[in-house]
Amino acid sequence: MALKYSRQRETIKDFLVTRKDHPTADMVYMNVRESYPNISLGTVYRNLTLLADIGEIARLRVGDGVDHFDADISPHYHFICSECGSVIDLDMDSLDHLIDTASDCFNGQIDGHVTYFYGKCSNCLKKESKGD
Amino acid sequence: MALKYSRQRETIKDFLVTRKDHPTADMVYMNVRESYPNISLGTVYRNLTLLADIGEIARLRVGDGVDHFDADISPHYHFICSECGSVIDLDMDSLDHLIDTASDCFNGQIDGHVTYFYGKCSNCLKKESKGD
DNA sequence: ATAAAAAGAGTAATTATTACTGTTTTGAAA
DNA sequence: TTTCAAAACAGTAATAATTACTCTTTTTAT
Repeated sequence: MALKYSRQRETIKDFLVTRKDHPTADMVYMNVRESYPNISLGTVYRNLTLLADIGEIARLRVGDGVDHFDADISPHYHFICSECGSVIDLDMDSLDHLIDTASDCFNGQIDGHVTYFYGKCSNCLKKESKGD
Repeated sequence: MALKYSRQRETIKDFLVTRKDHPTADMVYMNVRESYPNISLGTVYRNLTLLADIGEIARLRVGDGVDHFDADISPHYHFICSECGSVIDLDMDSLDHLIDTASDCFNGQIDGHVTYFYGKCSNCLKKESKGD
């Protein structure tokens, strides 16, 4: 099962790299289709899963029922706007010490943690203060 | 839209209260069906959503694609076993200071955070050390 | 008791995602 | 440079969790 090159996969990865908004599979599909008009949604899903499996991209499950994807695989946290659903990077230090804290009260093996923050993004706060 | 009593809802809540394993809608359905043989899955979903909306139970999205439900609404953290998928309570202090940390590097309003830990539960560790 | 609102049962529809099938592309070796 | 098996693709069908809809039953204020 050696990996073989595919233009579609390269295009998907290239697209993701340009984006900071953590697109869903469907958003990737709609955008990549502009350069590959008959790429299949299945191909998008397969390649996103493949890229995530080999660690070239990250799959984000932020609790909105849809998977988001991120070409930035450096450890970082995310904020999800409860209003508009946008997923925004947070530039804050890693909280790896949480694993130790959690390990102290658990008799299994803790390998990692997932944290995301929610609230209102600056855009939605702005809209709110204007009209409503 | 005043809330009216329903035996089905009471039964669902009562069942959840007895459980510490964070059942899914389907697990609730299968169990409640023993006392209400022709309760409908839709009724289970509707009531779980309703109870979560009024804050009587919590809906947990732990990233496995299925919603879990918890009658314990006190703030606490969860561990998810990567092996068997079980969701286990962690009795650790609340990490509310994380909100302040995150707020420092974000120009929107942060209302809360979701954190879960993953790894191997003691049961799966045990199995592993035996055979495999 | 009555009746409007709420809730239920049963079923259909939706949404995100995965699986399948037959065709095309890739790339290492002849 | 052809060859050919493995990998990837397009297109479509299937699955799984959840929500919506329709008509009937239950609840509860009057």
